[in-house]
Amino acid sequence: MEMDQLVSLCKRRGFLFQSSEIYGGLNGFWDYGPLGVELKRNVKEAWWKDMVTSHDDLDAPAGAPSSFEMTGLDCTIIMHPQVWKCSGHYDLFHDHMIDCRQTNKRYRYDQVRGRWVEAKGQRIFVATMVETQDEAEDLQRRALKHFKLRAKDAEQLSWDGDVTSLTTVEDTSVVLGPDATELGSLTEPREFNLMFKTIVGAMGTEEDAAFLRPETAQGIFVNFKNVLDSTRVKIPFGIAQVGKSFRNEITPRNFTFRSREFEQMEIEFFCHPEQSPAWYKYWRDRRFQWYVDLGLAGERLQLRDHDPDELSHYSTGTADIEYQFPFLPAGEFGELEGVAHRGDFDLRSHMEGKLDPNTCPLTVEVDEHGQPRHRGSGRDLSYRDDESGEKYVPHVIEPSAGADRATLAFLCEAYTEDQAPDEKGKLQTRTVMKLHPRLAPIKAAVFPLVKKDGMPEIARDLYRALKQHFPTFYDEKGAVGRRYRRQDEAGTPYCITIDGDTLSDKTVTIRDRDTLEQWRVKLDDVEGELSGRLK
RNA sequence: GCGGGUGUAGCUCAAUGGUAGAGCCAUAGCCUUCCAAGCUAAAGACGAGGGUUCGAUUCCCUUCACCCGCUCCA
Repeated sequence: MEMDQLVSLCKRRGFLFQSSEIYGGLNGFWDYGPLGVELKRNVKEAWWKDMVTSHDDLDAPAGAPSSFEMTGLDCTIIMHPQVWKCSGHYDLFHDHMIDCRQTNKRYRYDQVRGRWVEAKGQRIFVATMVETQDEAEDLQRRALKHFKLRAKDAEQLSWDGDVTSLTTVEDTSVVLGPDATELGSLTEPREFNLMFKTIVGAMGTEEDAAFLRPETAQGIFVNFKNVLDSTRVKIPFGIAQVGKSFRNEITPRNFTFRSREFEQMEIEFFCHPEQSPAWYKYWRDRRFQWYVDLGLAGERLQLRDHDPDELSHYSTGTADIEYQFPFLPAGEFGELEGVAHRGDFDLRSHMEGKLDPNTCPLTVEVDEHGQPRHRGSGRDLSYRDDESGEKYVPHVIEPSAGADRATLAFLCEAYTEDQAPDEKGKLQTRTVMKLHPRLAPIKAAVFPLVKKDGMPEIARDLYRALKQHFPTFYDEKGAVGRRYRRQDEAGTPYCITIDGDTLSDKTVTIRDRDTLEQWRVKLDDVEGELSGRLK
């Protein structure tokens, strides 16, 4: 399937529009149309129902270490700025980037390393981005090339000091960029604000700056104690939240995959440290299965465990649930959801102050005066087990899913073209969205076969009755074949047709979107028949 | 942010320095007893801004958006 075909169908049928389209659009923002809003709502409602409201907290589900409770939360998009300082987003999201004018490559300022070297009376800083083990070789090779020296003349290079960060270099005109052959091709570092900044208060100044949340998770952490104190929940338990988040992506691209305004479905699951590895495994497998059950069953979906060197060292495991989107290069997958073991990093950061993720054991990051770089709340966010008397900071398993990405994956997976015979028996290409019935925006369409002989009256009554139970569409215009095809493109799983026989025996046909099969059902049994099939 | 490409009707495409045609869809009507039939009618577009010109959809500049590559992906 070509991505443009899906994009075109999404616009044509009202799944997705570009934001502010009449003004030329806005990069990284997308609107859901009449069909899209139903689809995305169904994705979110399926998640909420499966994870929260229908959860059985009395018995341990299959694969779970024990029974557990689930509860929900809906917190604000704008929070106290200190939340983002302690979470690490403030520092991390203020990356400085440098560009290379010669090669047009871009680097994260703090990731570029290099070493001072002098030869032939010139002192330069050779920068590199290669892996640490190949660093020395790359530096020497490029230094020799710059000074037009042969390998056997390597002793003419006078190295000064160890490999160090580019951030220690003040004069960029003597820097040889990581991929450059000319000196001074790097720009000055430029700041990229990956969090959306806003002002709280009508007279707001820079001191009133706040941020739109880049993830919903922090709202759960900062409400951890409130939930504990108000609900009688006991560990292990999870708090779920669905909501908008905002990230000023440098390059929004690939339809809705990387949007600047997007919606997340996140769970923070709190458990005893000793049990956390078992819970991590449970959530990782369960979340993967959720996508499988909703139709992403093929080889295009995968569960990928992060390599140890991809992990934050305080995490004992992270897995991505990934989908092979059609816009990605062959063999590449895009992330739908990350399931992360986060240890006690988050709760402790909000207690003690921002932790330095590079320390082990974790300690609070300090500034040049030895004070916490970002001070925590000072509140005790530890948990006391009333039965054992044990007090500890819970560990956290975080299944964090993208609602828009999941919706997009379901759309991609559903898009199908097959051959169906037309009126004359000739094969025609049929475009059909094979969405899971739980996700389909419209569950059923009701047609009178022809617009006469009392068929519309019966059809309208059935339409009104079905509409009380699930989204139903009514259409009496034109040829019935055309009406079927229209519903195929919208992903409607069932079409009910009132025909001549209905008038005499009170039965109708139900037509299956995927198989094109039809069978007759008593008029009074239609609702029950469909409800059973829509689960 | 850089380099390349693309923007004409809801969709897919034409043509043109003298204000644009078609197919499909959608709308109304006729006809139709199960998979995009047919007939009739009406409707609908040069991404935005500026410049050159008597006149710009066409040439030039700027901008916005989309696609590809680089970069980024917390």
